[in-house]
Amino acid sequence: MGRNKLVMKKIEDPISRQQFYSKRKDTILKKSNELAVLCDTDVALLMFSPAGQVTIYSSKESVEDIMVRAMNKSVNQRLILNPNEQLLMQSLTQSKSEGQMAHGKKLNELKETLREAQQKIRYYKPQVENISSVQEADAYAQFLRSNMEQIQQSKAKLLGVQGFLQRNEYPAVNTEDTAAAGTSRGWKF
Amino acid sequence: MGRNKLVMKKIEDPISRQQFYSKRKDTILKKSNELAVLCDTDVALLMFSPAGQVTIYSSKESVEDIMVRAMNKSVNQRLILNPNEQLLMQSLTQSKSEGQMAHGKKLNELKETLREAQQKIRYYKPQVENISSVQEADAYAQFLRSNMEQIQQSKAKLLGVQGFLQRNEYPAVNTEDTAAAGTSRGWKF
DNA sequence: CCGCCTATCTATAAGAC
DNA sequence: TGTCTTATAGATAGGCG
Repeated sequence: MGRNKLVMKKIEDPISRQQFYSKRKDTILKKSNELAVLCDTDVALLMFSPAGQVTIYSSKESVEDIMVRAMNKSVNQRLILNPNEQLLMQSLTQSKSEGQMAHGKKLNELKETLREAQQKIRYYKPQVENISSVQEADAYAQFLRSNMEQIQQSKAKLLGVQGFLQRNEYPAVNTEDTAAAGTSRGWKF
Repeated sequence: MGRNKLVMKKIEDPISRQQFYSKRKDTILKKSNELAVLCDTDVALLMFSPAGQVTIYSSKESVEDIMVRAMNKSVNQRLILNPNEQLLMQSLTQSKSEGQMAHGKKLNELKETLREAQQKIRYYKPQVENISSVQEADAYAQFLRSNMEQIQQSKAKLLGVQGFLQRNEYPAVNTEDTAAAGTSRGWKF
C-alpha cells in the first residue's frame, strides 16, 4: 500500500527491512486478534523479526494447546481446494499456454512473473489439514509438481534462464516425509 | 473497512461469522506471507474456523520447528514495552481520569468504550517472550491489573454497570502459573 | 452457497520535520 | 531517529445476482 506498489521480494536494506517488519507485525497482530474476537475462535501466531526477536500471539488457549489441537485436527480433514487455490491452479495452467505466445515479452518482465509465481506458490501452499491420506497427498503433489515443471520448462526454454530455475528456488515436493510422518505437513515448495 | 466500521464484538449470526472468517483468514495469510517473504523471516500461523476447520501456515520451517525455536527464545528476552504497548498504557492511564469527566456521556457509548478497551487489552496482551524473571512478570502484572481495576471501578461507579464488569470478562492475571511454569506465557486477560 | 461490485474504511510507502 | 502528513494501494461490508 502507500505510494508505490509492494514488490514481493526480500528487502535487502536491513534498516528498511526492520522498519517494514515492525509496522506489518502490528497490523497482522491486530487483524489476527480481530479474527479471533469477531469469530470467537482460536488463533496462534509466531513471528521472528529480522533481528531474531520473537513475537507470540494466541487468542484464548496457549500457543502450545492450539498447535496440538491443530495438528490432531489436520490429519482428519479432507483435500479440498479452496477458492484461492483453485484460482492458483487455474492461473498456473493458463500461464503454461501463455508461455507459448510470450516471445515478445521482455526478459525482465518474465523473470518478474516467474518470481511472483514462486511467491504465489509459497502463499498458496496446500492447506495441509485438508489431506486425509497418503494417496491424496501424492496425487496432489503430482498435480502441483507437474504443473510447476511444465511452467518452468516452457519459461526456461523461452528465456534461456535455466540457470535461474536450478537454484533450488522450487524445492521439490517431499512426499517421503509426508508419508513417513503420517501427516500432510512437510510440503516444500 | 468497507461500508461500515468494524465492531470488535463476536458476530452472533453463524453464517455471517463464517463468511467473515473466510475472507479475513485469506487476508491474514497473505499478509503473513508478505512479512515472511519481504523480511525473509519465519512466521507460523494457526487458525480455527468457527466450524472447527484448521488452517496452518508456516513460511520456511515447519510450524513445530518454529514454535520450538520461539519458545526457547522467549525465555531469554527482556521486558520491553513496544510503542503500541506504551500507547496502550498511556491510553489506559488517561481514560482513568477521563472517566471523571464523562458524566455527560451516554451509557451505551461508554459501554462501547469499555468493551473496546477490553479488546485492546486482548490485542495488546504482554509479549510473553519479553519477560525474563518472575519478579518482572509480577511487577508487570501488578501494573496492568491495577490500571485495569481503576478503570473498571471508575467506569462502573459512573455507569452503574458493576454487573457488566463481573461477568469474568477480565479474567485475573495468573501469576501463579507464570511462576510455576518458569515461563512468562500463561497471562490471562 | 459463491462470487462480483463498489463505496468506504484501513494500512502504509514515501516524504516532510 | 522518531513522528506526523499525504497520497495511494489494499481490504472489505453490504448488496446483487
